[in-house]
Amino acid sequence: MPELPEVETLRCDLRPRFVGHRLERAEVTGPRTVRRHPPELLAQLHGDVLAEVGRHGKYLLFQWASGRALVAHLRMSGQLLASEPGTPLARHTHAVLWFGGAGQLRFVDPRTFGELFMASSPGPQVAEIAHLGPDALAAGAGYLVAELARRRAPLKSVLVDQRVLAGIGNIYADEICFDARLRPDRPAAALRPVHVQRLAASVRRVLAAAVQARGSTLADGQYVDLNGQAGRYQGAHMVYGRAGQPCRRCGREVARLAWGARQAYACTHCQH
DNA sequence: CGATTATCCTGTGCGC
DNA sequence: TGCGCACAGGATAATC
Repeated sequence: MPELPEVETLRCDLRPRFVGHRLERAEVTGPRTVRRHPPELLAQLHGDVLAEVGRHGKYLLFQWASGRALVAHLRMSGQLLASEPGTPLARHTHAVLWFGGAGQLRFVDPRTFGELFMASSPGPQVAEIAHLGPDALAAGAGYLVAELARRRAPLKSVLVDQRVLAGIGNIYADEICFDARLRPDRPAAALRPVHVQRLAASVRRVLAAAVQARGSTLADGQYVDLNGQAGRYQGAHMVYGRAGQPCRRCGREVARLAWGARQAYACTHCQH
């Protein structure tokens, strides 16, 4: 469940550890993890130096000195862990990048929804993720007003649509709606511009606070940072996963709303 | 075109 | 104690 704050935390951990170091070997053992192309393609990176680690939404972009780009997405259960060579491989380790002088970067993913792939063309613009909307931390309020106005879907469904904003998932959509005091099941187009302004402020405020706290680690412990450490933002959750518990603002019970196959945690007293 | 649904997958936690 | 099952949900293809 890594969303923007968790992926950004990883990016900030990855840069000082691996940028400037040479990839000695890329070893792929999980056939599903590199599935967009033959896994052997990763051998193109042998001898390349990592130049920068970027991020767009929930995608991590490893940019190399040659201009090549390696893209990573953790989906639900993926982890990127820094390890010393020789330490035992965790169960469900599907790929290992060996860096000279910086140890290993390991991709661990029990449910194998996550993936690694080489961008089809060099440079920072990756065609495979060109369909994504602007990064949720970079989008302006004006853009949101225009996008929401033409969507009849419920607000939360639009927030988690990566073509609209890249980076928001289940947890932060609920937290953002609470912060903006808007019901997640409201049709997006029914929001007035003043509400969307408030929403845009909440997108930034919630995501920035979550980045500060190094992301959310739920009880399942699936998300951890590059060094295996948990985040702290779960302690600040106002509604996510808190159905039946008192709202931290008004004291009434947090509800679990449902529409179609979607659901959301919300306080129906604070959110309208 | 926009919105909704099924699919992928494994670990966990619940009820019986 | 153990078994079966619902659930977790990001992205994408298929369908309405």
